[in-house]
Amino acid sequence: METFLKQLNEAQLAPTLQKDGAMIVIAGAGSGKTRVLTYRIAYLMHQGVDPFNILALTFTNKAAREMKSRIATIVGESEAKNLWMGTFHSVFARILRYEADRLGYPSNFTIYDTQDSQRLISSIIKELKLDKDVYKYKQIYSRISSYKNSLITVKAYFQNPELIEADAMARRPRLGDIYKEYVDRCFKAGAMDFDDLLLKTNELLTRFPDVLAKYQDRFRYILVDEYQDTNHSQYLIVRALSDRFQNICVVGDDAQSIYAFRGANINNILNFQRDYDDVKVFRLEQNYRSTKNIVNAANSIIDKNQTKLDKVVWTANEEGAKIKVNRLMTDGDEGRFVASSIFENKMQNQMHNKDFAVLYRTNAQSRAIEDALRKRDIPYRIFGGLSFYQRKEIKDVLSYLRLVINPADEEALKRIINFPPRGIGQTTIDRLIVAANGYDRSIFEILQNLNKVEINLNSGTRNKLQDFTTMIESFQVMNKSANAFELAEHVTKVTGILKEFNKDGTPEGIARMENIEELLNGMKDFVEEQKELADATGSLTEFLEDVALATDLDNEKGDIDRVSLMTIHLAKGLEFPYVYIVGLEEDLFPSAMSMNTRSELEEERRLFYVALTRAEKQAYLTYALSRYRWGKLIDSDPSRFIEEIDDEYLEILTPIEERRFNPMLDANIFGDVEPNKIRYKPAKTIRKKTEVPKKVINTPKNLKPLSQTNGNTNLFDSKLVVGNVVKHIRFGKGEVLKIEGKGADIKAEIDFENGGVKKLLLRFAKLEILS
DNA sequence: GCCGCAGGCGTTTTT
DNA sequence: CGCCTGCGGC
Repeated sequence: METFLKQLNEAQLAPTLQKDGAMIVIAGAGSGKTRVLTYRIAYLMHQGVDPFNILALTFTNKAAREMKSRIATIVGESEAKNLWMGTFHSVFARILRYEADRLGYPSNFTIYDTQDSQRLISSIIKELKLDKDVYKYKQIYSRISSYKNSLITVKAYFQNPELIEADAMARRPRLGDIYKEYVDRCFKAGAMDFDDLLLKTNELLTRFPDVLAKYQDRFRYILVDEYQDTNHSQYLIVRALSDRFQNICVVGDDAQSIYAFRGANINNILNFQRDYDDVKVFRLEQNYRSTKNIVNAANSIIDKNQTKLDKVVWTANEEGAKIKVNRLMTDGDEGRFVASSIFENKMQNQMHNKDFAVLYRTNAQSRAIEDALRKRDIPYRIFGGLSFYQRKEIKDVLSYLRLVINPADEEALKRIINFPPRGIGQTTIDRLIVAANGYDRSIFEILQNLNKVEINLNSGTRNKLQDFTTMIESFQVMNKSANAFELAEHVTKVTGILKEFNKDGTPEGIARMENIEELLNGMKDFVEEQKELADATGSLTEFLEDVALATDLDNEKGDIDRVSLMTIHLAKGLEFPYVYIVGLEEDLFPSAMSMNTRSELEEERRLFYVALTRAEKQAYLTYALSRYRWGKLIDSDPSRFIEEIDDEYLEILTPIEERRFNPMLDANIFGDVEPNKIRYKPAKTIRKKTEVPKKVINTPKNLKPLSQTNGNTNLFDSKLVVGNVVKHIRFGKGEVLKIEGKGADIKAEIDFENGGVKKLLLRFAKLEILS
């Protein structure tokens, strides 16, 4: 143990050795907080604390696994395996299964994912005959979700006139009714959504003092990672559980709070000292991850935020290279730039693919990057987006399995009762739902008692329903003796799912078959692993739970040498030598949806901070002047975040290669200018349009508009004539070119009318020449 | 009840 | 652009 502790610096050692009481570790990016958590747990055990009494809540299950295995190397495998570690959702799902009967739930309850929940809400809106344009299911879902995260139950909702009023004002007076029906239907289906896993845990701990006492006694030492991202529901759970022993250690960084949209409350970390007596505060401010340049640049960004804790992150690392900023014409160019840059860095610096990450604000941005990487044969891996388990064919197979475990599972049943097609249509399903609601039973119970209930169905339909019911029942019988893999394999054959995807022979169908095979392989591995675990119970249930709560990161096979593509949110906690942050454009990053209030914008800024601090050696920032969105080319301005970094940390580049037109290089008609000496600077006047008065002038002699490019209103081609030289150049709208030194100073914007160039506006583009 | 097609709408971010 | 929904012909 002692030798391990030597790996910690003084600041890290203090919280590690603090055994009892409430403590908060405010840990800057890259300051080794995972290391502190790991060693602190190991140290607790070394001091004689039983691992059964330690609960550690992490942000991903992968983080929990990694920490656990590191602890195992210190204290030994057999000890470490008794630790309770995992995400809030997975730890409390497990507890809820033990205690389910208290809440009237079956212990094998289903976990509805977002899609299941949204489909159910959508169906309820239809059943209540509400206008789907007013009651948009996604909005209703997020509303209900935020109620649950604030512990506003249906009952609490109806007792709160302000909430009812607010929804009525928003022209959605029936929201409470939808909420109530949704909750009832989930309960009847034996299903919990993601938010329920926290809400019901709270209910469990509040309603049953003996249960609370049991878990308080059990979890004598509680550690929470990424505390800045806990929501109110999670906060209350932690408070309740830690109330007796008050041995609570939370670790977090307010500067990295990026989950307000799902209810994370930054005040949880800002107010921690008020919540417990005699709180010890520790700060980890030395960054071990990044170069001075990156750390300082990141600091200069976060300085712009008003809401923050007092903390100065610094590093003893080398100065490092400046952050490279590059402007591209289109998102396609951006992808090509990233791909060539990765290629060159690999060559020049002997790096591996896995040393690179491309980070973006929205999942949709991955496509352009993927295309470029594929063309260059650079292997990559995408995290997030549509995960494997959310794919249609996978969810179909899983739905059969869910139904076997929990026949009340309404969403699973509706998904597969007629897939593959077996002649059971929407009308029949609607009638079944009506009957189920009428008898207050699940749909499957109605199916099992078709002849005893009043329902209008012809004999042909009855037979089809009977066949379906018998088939599911036969799976249930098989489940008693077969393992998860054997059952799943049987199901895919008997139901005809495999055939269904095989029959058309399209590449798409084949891909889906392969996905199902991959799922089966995964289940086989799972079964094998389960055999080795002593405490493994009903394996199919556990498999389905893993699947429901798995994040993409959890499934990472670490040894594969690939470039990582992911959203910035997913990148939290990770680090890479080279990081490309792409799409730095106004309305994209910061997102157009997040610029209404200062606090929203500050969260975007923290997100940018998170992105930049992922980089160890080198960061790249890129943006495109126009980008495909919804199938249309939309023009964009550089993100304000680029300007917010102090200039001294930046190196402004020209595009490297694969360009079609490069105004900066093409503008080198003034002669004698080395391309790499031409610098681009985003001008602040771009957004502050009032600063520069708009003045219409005649087309300057030396800048003659040529033509508009294929209906693309964001780029235009021009002929630039200087002296005897004629050059074709392509401008982006609103572009500012700065070539320093003497020479022409041209500011121009082209105004299009009826597909042609009407006039030049003296304002936007600026050409200067480097001396 | 099934299938194909037109049209509409949407993108923050995730457990 | 791509997914989902709704509608109409079979």
